[in-house]
Amino acid sequence: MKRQLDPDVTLLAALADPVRLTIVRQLADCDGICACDFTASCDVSQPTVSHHLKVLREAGVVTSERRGSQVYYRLAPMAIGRLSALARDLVPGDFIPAGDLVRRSRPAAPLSPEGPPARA
Amino acid sequence: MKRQLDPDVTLLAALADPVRLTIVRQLADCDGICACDFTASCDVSQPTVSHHLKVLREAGVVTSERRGSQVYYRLAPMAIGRLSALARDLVPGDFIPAGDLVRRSRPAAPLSPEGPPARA
DNA sequence: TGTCAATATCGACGGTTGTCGATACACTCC
DNA sequence: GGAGTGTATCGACAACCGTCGATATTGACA
Repeated sequence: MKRQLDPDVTLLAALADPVRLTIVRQLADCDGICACDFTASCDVSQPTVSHHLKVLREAGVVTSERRGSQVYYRLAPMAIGRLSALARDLVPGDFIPAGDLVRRSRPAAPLSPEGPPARA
Repeated sequence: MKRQLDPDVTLLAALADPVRLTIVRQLADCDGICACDFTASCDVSQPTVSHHLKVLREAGVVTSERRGSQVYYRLAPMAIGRLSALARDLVPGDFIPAGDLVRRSRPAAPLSPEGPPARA
């Protein structure tokens, strides 16, 4: 696979994994979840969860916040917004309604990825 | 990567490729495109285009129709609908408005994948 | 039937990804 | 400081994916 230049491809690829989609769905249901909880619910090892969280972070899908020795994750609203926009743009035969001329937003600007969680 | 049991993961994975997303976007702009046109616009070889079209077909993202010696592809509205539903379900802190109790549609039923294009 | 054009399949190859155990790092509490 | 807990990184490995050239298949047409 080549370098993902298209940020939408990066976004879709970040979501196109069972473990990561499980994580994202949990975050959609209950925002602000400790990393340790994913290890329990995803049935994979702790390094694997950490790896997937990193992929989601670098794709701009989640943000992280360190609280003491734990790290809490939440969804990045912009990422979900872009997914919605992508779905909207893929509706066949759509048209541009008056007063909404900013549709068809590709190419999209890259989401700002996060680095590793900052220390407290 | 494991077997993709979750149809949403299959859908996302089908879209998470630069060539395939290019194809899908072209189909969104102009429904009913001949396979040969993708070979020209995607800058990859004909077997590669055919491979990607097969992936999209098996994921239920596109449908195909043979016309003579050519095969025309179009978007499957259900796939785009499901992508929209997925995006909706991922909005954090959303709630279920009255009269719309069919939200949160996971687990989703698998999209019916297509076989190879039927002969005329 | 033979030829040509369009498309699908096959086989192979290199790069990427998901996974884990081991280990390092960060923070809290004693 | 030292022990304990939670998280990230490293190194390695197997499996998967995207790509292509070669070839098979399908349909149109003479």
